[in-house]
Amino acid sequence: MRQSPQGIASDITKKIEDPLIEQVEAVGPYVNIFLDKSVVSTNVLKTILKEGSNYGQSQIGQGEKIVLDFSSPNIAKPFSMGHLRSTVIGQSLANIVEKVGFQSVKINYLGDWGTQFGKLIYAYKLWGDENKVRQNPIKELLELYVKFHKEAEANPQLEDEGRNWFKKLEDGDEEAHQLWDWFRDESLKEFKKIYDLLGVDFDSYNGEAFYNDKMANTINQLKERELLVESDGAEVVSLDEFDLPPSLIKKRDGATLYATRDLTAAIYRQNQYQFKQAIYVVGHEQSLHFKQLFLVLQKMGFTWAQNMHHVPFGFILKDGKKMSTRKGKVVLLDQVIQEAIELAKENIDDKNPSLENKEKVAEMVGVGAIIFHDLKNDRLNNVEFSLEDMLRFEGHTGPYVQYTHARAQSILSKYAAEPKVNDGVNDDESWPVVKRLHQFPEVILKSYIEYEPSVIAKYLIDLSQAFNKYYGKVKILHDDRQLDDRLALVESTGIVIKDGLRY
RNA sequence: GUCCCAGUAGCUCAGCAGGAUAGAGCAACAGCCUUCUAAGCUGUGGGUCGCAGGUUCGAAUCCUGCCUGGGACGCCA
Repeated sequence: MRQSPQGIASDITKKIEDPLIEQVEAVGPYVNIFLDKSVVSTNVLKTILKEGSNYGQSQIGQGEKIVLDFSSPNIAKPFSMGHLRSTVIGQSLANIVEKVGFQSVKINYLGDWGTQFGKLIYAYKLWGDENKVRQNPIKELLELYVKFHKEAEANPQLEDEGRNWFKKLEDGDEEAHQLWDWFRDESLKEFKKIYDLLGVDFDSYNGEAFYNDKMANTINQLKERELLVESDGAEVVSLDEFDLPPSLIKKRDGATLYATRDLTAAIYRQNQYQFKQAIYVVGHEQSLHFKQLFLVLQKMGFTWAQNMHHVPFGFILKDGKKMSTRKGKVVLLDQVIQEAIELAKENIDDKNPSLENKEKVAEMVGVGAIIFHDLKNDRLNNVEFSLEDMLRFEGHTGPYVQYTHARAQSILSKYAAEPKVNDGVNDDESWPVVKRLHQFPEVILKSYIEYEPSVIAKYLIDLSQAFNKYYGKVKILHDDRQLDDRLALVESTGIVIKDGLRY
């Protein structure tokens, strides 16, 4: 059927017929199809009103489990902007995955082990003040850590002592262990405050320390399968056949490494949860590590390793550079959130002073702004840290979307009636809104397939824009034959925005 | 050196399983609140889609090479 595109177009045009379609015409190589607005909008609105917040749901997950590894901050350190991305993206993906019918298992793989804790324990013993730490744990511990590094530059012996204390910790020394436990508890309390604010929760807080006594078994399994090769005094798994550098399992001194722990954690999680997929929301600088990790698991004969995915994201940069944790120069998430809420409050006092429960709204707007700012762009883009951008409330922002929702609700509250759909809406003004409402299930699906929350964020902006234009042009509360249908449109928009903002 | 990611308006970014005149937001300028929340809406200006080739009826989108920026490449995590 070798024909000109124009010819094909006009042939197709003659053959299309469907109740949804009003008119078809061929323009050059294109076939333009005009849908019947009344029929389509009636369908869409009825579906949304009926399904409510279930609209867009699907069952492709069939109740299987997906394990998501995200957030994973280091204890005894402040929650930085860098961890925000993993946290927000991870939580969002968990919600998306649930929406398409999976069961999510959210794991916070805390960075709670390593030489750094030896150093911290030693620093605490040298300079620490119990009361101060109790009052403001993270801040105090960070100061101790920073001080340690500063002093260690002049006095390298400190480093040895630090390593020593870590050794004690590993050997189960009681004093060391008590301090470690305490630091961990205090840190978790602080983190949970932030998680509450962000609306994030976890099913497991098993961090690195949890796997300490389980790594020997992993190493045995590697040995049994004859995968461990000696190289330069260290033990590695070769990945030559994949054209990749080998994965280091044991250091020359016999100590284990990151990779060993991650292998162990993966195997443990598979046994524990029988997950269908495992998703790691970790910065893109670790791409190679995860590639290696998954391949080693496959070499060990674990076929489920094929369903493990690294979901990378870009950095948050400061002046074009990665933000460094070391010298205490981090921007604390806590402060940023407080500032955002403050600003939201000012805005409310300024623009909407009569509002009830201002505090609550300010919190929703402030936090919403920060989360949305993080989700709206492609995961992989690096973002330059800018308070100004984060706290912006106009244009492509969370508050814009929330505001749109508030407008919709406001209309509905003025006209309390059972929503119903009669003949649908068929004017040109409402059509863009209808079209977008119709797209929602597809958008959810796409965000799942790509593991990309920004798909939904962009959609919400788009929908809000369409709705605000409609709102500007059409008087909704105008008593005529289409009043019910317009209200149904407003309500449907509200439902979709509200649901969409959950992700 | 090898590998990965990015380069689209002054700025921040969409678009990229190829399709019509490349779209938003911010910033600038000009309008719109006796009427559903102006955190909104309408309009104006602003582009060699990094560069060069190739595939195709058709390329911002696919392929190759180059340039620029970021990242990763064994005893940190």
